[in-house]
Amino acid sequence: MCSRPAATPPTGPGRPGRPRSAAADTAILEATRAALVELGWSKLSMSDVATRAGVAKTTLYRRWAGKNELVVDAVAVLFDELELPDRGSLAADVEGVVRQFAALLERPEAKTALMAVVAESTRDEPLRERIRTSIVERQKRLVLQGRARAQARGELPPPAEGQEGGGTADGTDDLIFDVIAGAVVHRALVSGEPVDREWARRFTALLLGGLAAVSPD
Amino acid sequence: MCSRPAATPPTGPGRPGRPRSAAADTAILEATRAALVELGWSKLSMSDVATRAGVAKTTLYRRWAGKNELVVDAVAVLFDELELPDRGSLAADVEGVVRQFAALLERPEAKTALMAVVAESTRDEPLRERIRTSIVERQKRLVLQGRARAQARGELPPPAEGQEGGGTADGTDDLIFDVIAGAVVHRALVSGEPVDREWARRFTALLLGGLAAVSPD
Amino acid sequence: MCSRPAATPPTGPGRPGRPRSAAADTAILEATRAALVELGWSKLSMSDVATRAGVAKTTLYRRWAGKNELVVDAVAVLFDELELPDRGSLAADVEGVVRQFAALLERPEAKTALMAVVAESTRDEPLRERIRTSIVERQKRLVLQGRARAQARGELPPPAEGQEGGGTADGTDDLIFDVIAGAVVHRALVSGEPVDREWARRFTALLLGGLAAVSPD
Amino acid sequence: MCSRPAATPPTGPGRPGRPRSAAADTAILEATRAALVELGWSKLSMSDVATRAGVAKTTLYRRWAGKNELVVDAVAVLFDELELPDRGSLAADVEGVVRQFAALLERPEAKTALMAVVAESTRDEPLRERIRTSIVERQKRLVLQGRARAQARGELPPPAEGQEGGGTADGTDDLIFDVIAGAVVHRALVSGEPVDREWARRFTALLLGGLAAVSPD
DNA sequence: CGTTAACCGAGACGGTACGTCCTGTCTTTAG
DNA sequence: CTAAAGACAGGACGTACCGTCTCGGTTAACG
Repeated sequence: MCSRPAATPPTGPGRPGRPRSAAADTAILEATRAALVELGWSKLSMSDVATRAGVAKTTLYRRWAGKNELVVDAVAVLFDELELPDRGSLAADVEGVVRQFAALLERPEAKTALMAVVAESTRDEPLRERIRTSIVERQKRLVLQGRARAQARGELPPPAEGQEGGGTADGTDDLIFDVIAGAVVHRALVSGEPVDREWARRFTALLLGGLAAVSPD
Repeated sequence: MCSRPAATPPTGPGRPGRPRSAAADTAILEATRAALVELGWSKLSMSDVATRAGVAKTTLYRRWAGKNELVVDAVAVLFDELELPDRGSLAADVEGVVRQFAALLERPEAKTALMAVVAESTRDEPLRERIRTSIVERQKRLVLQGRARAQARGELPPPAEGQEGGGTADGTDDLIFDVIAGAVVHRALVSGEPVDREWARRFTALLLGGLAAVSPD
Repeated sequence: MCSRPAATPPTGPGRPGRPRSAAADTAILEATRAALVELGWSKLSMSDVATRAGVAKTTLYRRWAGKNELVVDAVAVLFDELELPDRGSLAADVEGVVRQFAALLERPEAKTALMAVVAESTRDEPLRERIRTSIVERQKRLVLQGRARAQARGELPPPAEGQEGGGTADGTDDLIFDVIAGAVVHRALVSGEPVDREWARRFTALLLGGLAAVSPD
Repeated sequence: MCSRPAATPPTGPGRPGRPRSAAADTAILEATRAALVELGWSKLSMSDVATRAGVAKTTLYRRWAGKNELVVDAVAVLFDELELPDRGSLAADVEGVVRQFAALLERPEAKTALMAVVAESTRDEPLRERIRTSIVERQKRLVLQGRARAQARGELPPPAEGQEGGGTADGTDDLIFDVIAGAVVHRALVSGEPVDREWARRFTALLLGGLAAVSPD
């Protein structure tokens, strides 16, 4: 829920030595987002971020292993803003999450950073894990929350025995998540078309129509 | 269909001076793919590619503006292999295209390059255009081809008047394409889960089920 | 005669607060000499010395202003060992001091440090003064002592009136000191040739022969 | 006689690739001398020299392995100016060379650099060799030249059989060189006293007086 | 059959960023 | 007040690529 640099040292109190500056952390992450907006991922440099944040390069490298890790943390906080207000029906909730996610992808710092770090993560397992916990899980939460709400409303059948705790064993949540997130990202970043109200409506219709076909059996 | 470096000079046969070496082109593109496999996108360097291809750096820059353009051309040929064998039903065809696209994404040169160039393209319109014509349209072709085949089979209603030439005005083709490509990419590269037969079957069911709900109007 | 860090505070016993650790001083100076032997002047770092001595960097800077001052103190103690045993004649005494000084210059900590601090002192007057009192005067003492002994033996004319206290007003002591120290250092460090018995013998002959020519007037 | 960076590549004329810029060489060496005057040895940095010379750091490192080698070449040219005008007598010639060498040591770029590179050379054999050929031999030449001239005048006995070509087998030249150079350097840089006419006169008297004592046998 | 113009390899060039190291200061807890 | 620990701003290090340039030397089509 909170964005912590997740660096190695125990950070416990009573530890010897000068403690790390919390102000530096926030200054760095803000500077990173600002640099992403101005320069984009590939022209963002650690030196530049350090200068913007009024911080020494050492201070960056003490906390993050490199550009990838830093950027993941910098954009992760954007995903904390994602929420799922109850709009009264499953369809409205899906449309809401689609529009909300699309709005996030419109922000230039997210647009340039997200695909880039995912691309890097294809050759860097720890980075992939970091992305998963910092970003992907934050999104997926909305899907789970939406399903639970629809089940409470009676729009979807109640959870099977033994799965009250969360996930479904059959991977339908995963499938739905991949379809929603994938379609929105593809529309926004690859096709380069706007995710407007009309598209969201049609996409939601397709998804919910399909859901009826796939899940009952 | 064929991969042409698309550099500026007219390439006309009646041009004076020594013509460009065609062997160099293929050597460079092969070297680029090899370097992508070995090093991944971010550690691939023009110098390295030049060395691998036994070519001077000048020769690279005479043909491509930079790393992005070179890599797009290098991976674009992979998409020429995509085909849509007639498997007898719309469902089977969709499953086929899903599996085929997933297989492509398993190849390390594609995995590391695709998301990276898309990320770059968020701040580089000419690059986005190049990606669209070299890669995205090649994929989309399969969707159009599949729809036409299903319409021929009678699984889908025939095209409306005036749209025999290709696209539908309502954007359903685009929607379907974003859903298929997006979901597969997200499953493979973000969630990091395999696109196996079972997943393809369930995804196809969802898609075709939804299609019935969205298109009949 | 003894090596004191010569830092500012009065060191009085009735002073408040925790007194400085004397053990730290010696540990630091030993660590400095060890680092000089291993790494040489230019690769020696304050951080490294602190680590070797098991001491915090702060403790170093509390006592010495920087690398230069620390190294001067660290090698100064080596010059305390210089002595001038009475070998019975002026020539033998000169040979003795030449060999002894040469032996000192063979020690790796002295070899790498001496020229370096002198080089630094060309742009740092306080450092030059520190070198003079800590090192140069210690060497010069031997020259004065040798002259006095030779005068006592009658090998040299007795001191003129009014100069019993030490130096001669005409600067002959300075000249001799520059010639002896300069020649030995140049032979050892610049020419890179050994200061062996034969060279010492020939040098002494030259010096004493010249002394007869320059001083009698 | 001329100062060449003495870098590895053969510099042959029919060599492939763009040739090295001669202008860069001279700009770099001049910038190095200027930086030595302004900042002194220890605060001189490769980055700064590059900036002053309007040259990339790479260009420096292509030609010189590091600060030491660069500085040796930069100050070596100063020693090309050393000459031994015929002043009519051996004593006058010695005084001349002493004053000339002292004048060189007064120049701030030489003062700060000479001892420093010699200090570094105590742990770096190739550097010592470079200093020997670039600097020391240039000085020693004057001693040999002075001896030959004195022999021609009849002030010194003619060279023994078989040594017409240059050096004497007994090392007297070396001894004299170490005494002259060592004494002047020590006076100027360690004692910090001026090498004035009076000191030069007294030193010459000592040297020549001693020479009579050491060489006749 | 020689011009000629564009090609090719090689590699130096001015830059920028990298990630590491060290400096000298500051801030914490402990004695 | 000192000590150990360690974070801090700053800056140099030496390396790697970037994209451009300047060379000597091909290699075709044109005249």
